[in-house]
Amino acid sequence: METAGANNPESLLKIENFLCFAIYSTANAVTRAYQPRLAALGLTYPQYLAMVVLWEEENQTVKAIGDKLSLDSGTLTPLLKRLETAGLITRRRDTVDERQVLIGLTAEGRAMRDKAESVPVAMGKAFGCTMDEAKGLRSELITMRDNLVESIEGAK
Amino acid sequence: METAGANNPESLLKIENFLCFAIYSTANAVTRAYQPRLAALGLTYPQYLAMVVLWEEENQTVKAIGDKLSLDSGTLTPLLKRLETAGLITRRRDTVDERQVLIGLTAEGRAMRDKAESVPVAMGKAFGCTMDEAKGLRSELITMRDNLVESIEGAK
DNA sequence: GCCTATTAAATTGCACACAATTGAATTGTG
DNA sequence: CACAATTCAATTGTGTGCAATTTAATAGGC
Repeated sequence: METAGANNPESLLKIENFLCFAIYSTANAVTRAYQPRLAALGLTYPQYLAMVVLWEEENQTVKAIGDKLSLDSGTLTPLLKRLETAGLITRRRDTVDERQVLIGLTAEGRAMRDKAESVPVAMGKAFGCTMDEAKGLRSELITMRDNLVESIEGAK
Repeated sequence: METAGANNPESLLKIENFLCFAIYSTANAVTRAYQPRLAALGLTYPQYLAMVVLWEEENQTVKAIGDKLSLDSGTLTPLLKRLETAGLITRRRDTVDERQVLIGLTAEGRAMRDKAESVPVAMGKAFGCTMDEAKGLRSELITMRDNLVESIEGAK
C-alpha cells in the first residue's frame, strides 16, 4: 500500500500534517510577528490583548477580562500588575463586592489606544490575506475552538 | 455612520473579531484539550510534538528538531533534558561535529509511539470537523504562518 | 595554515499559561 | 439566621517561548 507510512507526504504521522501543529506554530509566529511593533509601545502580545479588551470597555473585573481572553487569574494577576506598574491601568477592589478587582485605564493607558491603531493595520499586511479570507479563517477557528472547549467541559 | 465603532458586532476593535486572537485562543484551547490525554503518557503538549518528530526519524540534532517545530535551543534544551530524565530519549554529542547533540529514542520512548496512537484519533473527534475541513484549515494556516515568518525575516 | 566569521547548544532572564491550592467575601438553603 | 457551597482573586509550582549572551567547534577567506 503506497499511501501508508511516514514517508508519504500526506501521512498523518508527519508533524507538518498535524492540524494541531499548524495552529500551534502559527500562534507562535503571530506572537513573534507582533513583538517588534508592540515593543515600541512597551507591551507584550498578551498585554496588548488585555489592553484591547480594556479599550472596548473600562472598569471590568479580572474575571470578565479572563472570560474574554480565556485566561485565569494565575495568568492575569501578574500580567495586570505589570500593566499597573507600567502606569497603563488601575486596580481597585470593588466596594460593593469585595471579592472582585476592577481594572480601569489611566490617562496614559487610554492615550495608548491611538498609538496602537497602526498595529492591526500593519499586521493585516503581514498576514498576507484578504479581509474575506481572514474573516472566513477566523470563524472556522472559533468554531473549532468552541468544539474543543466543549470537549474539555464534557470530559469533566 | 452605523457601521463604525466598537458597538458594531463586526467592529475590528472588538477582540472577538481579531484573527490573531482567534489563533491565539484556539492554540491555548488545543493545549488544554490535549493535556488530559497526554498526562496519561506523562507528556506535555510540546514534549509530545518533540516525540512525534523523533518517531518520524531517530537521531536528529537539536537544530533539526528546532527547525521542524520552529523552536530554538532556549526552549528545546530544557524540554529535551526533561524527556531524557523521563527515560524517553538519549542525548549524545556528535563525534564528527562536536557542536551538535544527537537526540535518539530509548526503547521506552520508541514503545510510547503505540500508546500515543489513540491521541490524534481522539483529538480528531474533539476538533469536531471533517478530514477535508481539517486539511483545508491546516493549509490556510500554514500559508499564513509562512507569510508571517517572511514578514519577520523581511523586517531584519 | 591562520584568523575571522559562522554555527550549534547551552545558559540567563523575563513573561506567559495553567493546574492546584489558599483565603476572603458572598450566595443559597434550610 | 446559621452555615455549607460557591465565587473571586491571589499564590505556588512547573513548563514553556524567546531574546540575548556565552562557550565551544567548525568553516571560509586570504
